Amino acid sequence: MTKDLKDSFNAAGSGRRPGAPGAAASVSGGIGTSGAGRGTATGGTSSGGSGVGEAPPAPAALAAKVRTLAPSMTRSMQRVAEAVAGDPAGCAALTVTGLAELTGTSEATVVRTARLLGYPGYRDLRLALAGLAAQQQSGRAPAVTADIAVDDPIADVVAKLAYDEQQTLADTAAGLDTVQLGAAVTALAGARRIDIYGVGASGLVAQDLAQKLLRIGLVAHAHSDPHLAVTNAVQLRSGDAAVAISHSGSTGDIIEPLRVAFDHGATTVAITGRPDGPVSQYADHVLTTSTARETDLRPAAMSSRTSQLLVVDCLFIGVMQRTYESAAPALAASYEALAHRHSPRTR
Amino acid sequence: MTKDLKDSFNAAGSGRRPGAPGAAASVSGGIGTSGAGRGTATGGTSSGGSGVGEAPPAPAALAAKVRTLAPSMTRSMQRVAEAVAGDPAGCAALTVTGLAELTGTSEATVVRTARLLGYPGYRDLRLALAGLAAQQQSGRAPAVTADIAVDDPIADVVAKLAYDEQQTLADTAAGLDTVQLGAAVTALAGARRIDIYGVGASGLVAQDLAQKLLRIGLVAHAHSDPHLAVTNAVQLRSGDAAVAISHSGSTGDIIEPLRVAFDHGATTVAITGRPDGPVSQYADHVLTTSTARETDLRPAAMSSRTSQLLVVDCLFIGVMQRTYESAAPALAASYEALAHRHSPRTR
DNA sequence: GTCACACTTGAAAGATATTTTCGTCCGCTG
DNA sequence: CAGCGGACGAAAATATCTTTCAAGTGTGAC
Repeated sequence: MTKDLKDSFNAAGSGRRPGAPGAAASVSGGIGTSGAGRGTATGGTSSGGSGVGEAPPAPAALAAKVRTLAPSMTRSMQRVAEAVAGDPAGCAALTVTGLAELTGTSEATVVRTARLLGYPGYRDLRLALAGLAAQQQSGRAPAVTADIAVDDPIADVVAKLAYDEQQTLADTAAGLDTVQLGAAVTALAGARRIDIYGVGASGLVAQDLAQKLLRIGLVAHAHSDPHLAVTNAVQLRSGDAAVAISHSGSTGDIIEPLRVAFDHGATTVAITGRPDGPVSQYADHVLTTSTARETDLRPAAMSSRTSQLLVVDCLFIGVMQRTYESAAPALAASYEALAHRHSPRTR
Repeated sequence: MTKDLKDSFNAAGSGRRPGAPGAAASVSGGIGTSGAGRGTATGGTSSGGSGVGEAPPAPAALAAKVRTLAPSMTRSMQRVAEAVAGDPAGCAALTVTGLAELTGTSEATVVRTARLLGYPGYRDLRLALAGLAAQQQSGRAPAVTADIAVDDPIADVVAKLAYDEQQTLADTAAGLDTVQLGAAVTALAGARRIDIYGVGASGLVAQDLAQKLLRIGLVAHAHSDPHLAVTNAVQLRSGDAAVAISHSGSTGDIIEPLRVAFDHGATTVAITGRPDGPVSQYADHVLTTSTARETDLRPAAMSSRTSQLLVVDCLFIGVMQRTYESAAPALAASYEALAHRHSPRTR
């Protein structure tokens, strides 16, 4: 709509993707103002044959990607992305000029959009589109994406909500960068101490993660109080880890402690729906959650929470794998300890 | 002259595509069209000697077609066709020049082969190839039902976890009693005050619900402290509501406050995975969450949380529907109030 | 309120890829 | 063995994609 906004981060954003499109590995690269260039732990993994970026042509993940990246697109690009996501088959049949005309933009914009979506150029996007179309064709047709209405019967609410959340999960899984995830897991698994920041709805996710990590014997703490978070962040140093959870990616109360942790040498992880947001500046590893449309009856907080929780679960399982020797007994012990809190057996 | 012929080709090509992009509504429509959509009029055009010329762009039957047409092909064309049928994915990645080199032929031959196979040109063959590859790919993907193992690569963890949680959601939705849910919604929507009990992982769900209800102007409070919970429960009376969340259904710390609330005349709701457990004794309405198997690496807390959250979301949306007049403005106001907590601007 | 800056955008130039044309060469037939 | 028909590829012609650049537009600063 009238959400025109231009942003100062874009400078950072575009600077972040230098030559190759979507070089996620270097997300936090040189952005940190605090000098002290910290190499990203992820190193130069992957990077396939040709100079193409690490992002492999996403086959089915495209719709998810569009949704995730939409907020960081310009108006024209959004129009293009929308057309592409809405009718893959139709767009696959169009040349770059045709698609430009259809969306009322220019060829340059179409190419730019393709780049943003992770393809080397429009040609490759088109190929992926053809693949996607074929999949949809063979797959299922019944997509009941209807929004929830005020007068929907309760049974419909349940069905729609469940469907939406499933969709969110699929999107999130598809859009999650496993390289970044792996790096984040490594950081957490080896951390001396883990601080987790989150406020509002994200605060609960932060607590969830902290609870889980504590259960497997790691030293983790979730902070919802911005002041205390910063105060604690100062204590962090190399070998520690900090995780920031913010859907918007621009929550000041979250960014500040993460920045402090970053500056003090801790390995930092951001879980956000806006990987181009300010919070990523101070994150060694960025994990992207899906951004679903919100409606009157369905606050964004709902799907972002679902998405965040999946990411957090993945993190947790990953950490548990790495520390299985010590984690499994610790987890068992925590169950043991709780047993007596339950009423006798009710089978 | 020849130019005219070619133009007619193009006209045919674009003529076939116009509908789809225009109306983004029909997602699969487009492909169906292209699959079946034979440009009959133009189809017969030129296209080499054999009568096969006008066959529609083959969807998946490409391999068969290659075999059928092979006899009528020249040696060079056969080489091309063979390569295409043998490795659709690989060939889709090649330009006409690349494929010519690979097969030791020329561009012209490749194009001729594409024509023989029923496509307007190589470009379209390539698109079809991409689609074919995608189908093959997706065909052999869907088996991720296995449990998560200690040595699973991180990508598998993500896929399995997402799949599991999706399953949990589906189960929960299927098992949810909408009558009970409706009754619980009514109780909450009209309550003077709402207390919510949950400890441990369920405590976060309780807080989530409380947060949401508060946002739409209801008086809700989540209690994790058993003592305070009971203390507060004593204050409840008819016209109030209490919600207990416990996966096991036998958590003493949760049952006690619910009992007190029940005895004092409040309408009580239990969200539990064990509807036959003790907690249900004191619940006017029982909402059942799904109970997924747990494994070494996947604590039950994880899926129970997913399930509980869906139930809680349904409750919330239901309440919101009932109180839309007052809820919507309240929700909007809460967003408004948070706006300044975010960094300047984000697109 | 005005200015300057930065970002977005499309037009057009520049590069690739595809298609067509056309001449050569091979193999076959008489 | 000469003549013929067609396969084949090189290169021109065209379409398509990509990049560059300058103008337009909105935003924040002063």
